[in-house]
Amino acid sequence: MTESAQTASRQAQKERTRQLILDAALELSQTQGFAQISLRQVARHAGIVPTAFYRHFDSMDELGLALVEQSFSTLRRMIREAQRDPKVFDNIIDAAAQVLVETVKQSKAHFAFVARERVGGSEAVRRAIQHELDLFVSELAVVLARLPNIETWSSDDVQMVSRLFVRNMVSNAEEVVDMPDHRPDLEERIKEGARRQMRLIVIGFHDWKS
Amino acid sequence: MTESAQTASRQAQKERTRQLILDAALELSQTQGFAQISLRQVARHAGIVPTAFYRHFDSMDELGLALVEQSFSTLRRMIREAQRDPKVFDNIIDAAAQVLVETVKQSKAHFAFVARERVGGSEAVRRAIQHELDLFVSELAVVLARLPNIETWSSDDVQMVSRLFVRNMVSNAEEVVDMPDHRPDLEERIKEGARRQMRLIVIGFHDWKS
DNA sequence: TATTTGAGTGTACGCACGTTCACTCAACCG
DNA sequence: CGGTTGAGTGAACGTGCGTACACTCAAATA
Repeated sequence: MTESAQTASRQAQKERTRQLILDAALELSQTQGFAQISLRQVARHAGIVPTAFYRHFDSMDELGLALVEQSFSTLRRMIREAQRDPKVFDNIIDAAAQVLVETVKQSKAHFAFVARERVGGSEAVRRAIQHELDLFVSELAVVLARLPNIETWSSDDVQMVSRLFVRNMVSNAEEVVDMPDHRPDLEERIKEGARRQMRLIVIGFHDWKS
Repeated sequence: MTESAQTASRQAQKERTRQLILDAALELSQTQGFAQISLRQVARHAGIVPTAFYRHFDSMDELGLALVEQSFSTLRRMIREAQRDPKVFDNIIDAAAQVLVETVKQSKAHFAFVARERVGGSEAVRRAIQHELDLFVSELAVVLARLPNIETWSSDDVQMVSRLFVRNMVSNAEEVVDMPDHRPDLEERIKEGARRQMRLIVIGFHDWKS
């Protein structure tokens, strides 16, 4: 009998259930926000009994932290893939806007989770997200520092501009998350807005401190 | 006997209790977020019995909407006052950064409420806040449109730049809210960051579409 | 002054919650 | 193969919740 979950090593099965819990929590978060869903709701939605939850996470807070980790690793993977696309060298702004919207659309649930819990979540979850975003700002600053025009800036300035970009990325991601499905007009509008904002900032680069 | 709440017209007393409820909810929101506090917690903190809550609000959602209204009317009043300050004409950017930080510090609770519930709140509360912010963007756009350099822009461009400012205002307000009390160094840092961001955007203005 | 009104009380309800505990039974391992 | 391990079960608990209902008693009104 080649039943799906029938023949599975013990740890593989455990991993599968763990993922079911993560998926359930992510889906439930979309309508009500992670901070207001209950352990029992998650268990019910994952098809397990409430007590079984504890075999995988000590508390809802730990589940939240695991979701933060998963969300950011998804984001990093997507950015790494996007960087391999040759189009980004032609027009970095249009490419960035395109990648932003596409990436967020593709894993809406993760972005919605981060956007919401960044400010609305529990203390622990908020701190974890803030930490990841700070890391992100620093990573971007390294990339920016290598661009022409910027290589002479003070590292403080570069850090500031990096924060500006990440902040706008988060805001735009929020907009895409709130966007109803299948509305290419709205999507184009957000993309155009992101493009303009980036152009504005980049023009500011040019004359900065001159 | 000139007891405080002893002699009070009926509606004045009702108004006072209503305000006690609003204050209680606002204070409790600071630690846990409005979306996760209960009707009973609010009543307890306001010094009334849970059922008395219903004499003032039909539900926690209605209380949330009342808090949104109160928060934004506070904000508008402060901006109106700030506009009367002659210093804003000397250096609009430094003044804006100063006003932003001072205003947020002064009514931290209201800003914290808006910043959190904007994304983490219930559907109804989120929509109300988004609506108020949209109004704000439009109001600011009218002010901006009268500035030199900008009067020739398309209204779409002005709207975009207005969104950029409001978005950054929200982000900076978030930072001030998260700031621990009595840390003038951090405060100065945020102010300096806000100043730089605004300068960058303004420099962008200058060369826009040229 | 006699009557009405309505803000605030106190009890009681059914419900969902997080967590406990003793349990089953299949995969694992010596 | 026989004993051990541990993911998942199911019943039970105490707690806090939102809300209903009948109430009090002072201010408002006629």
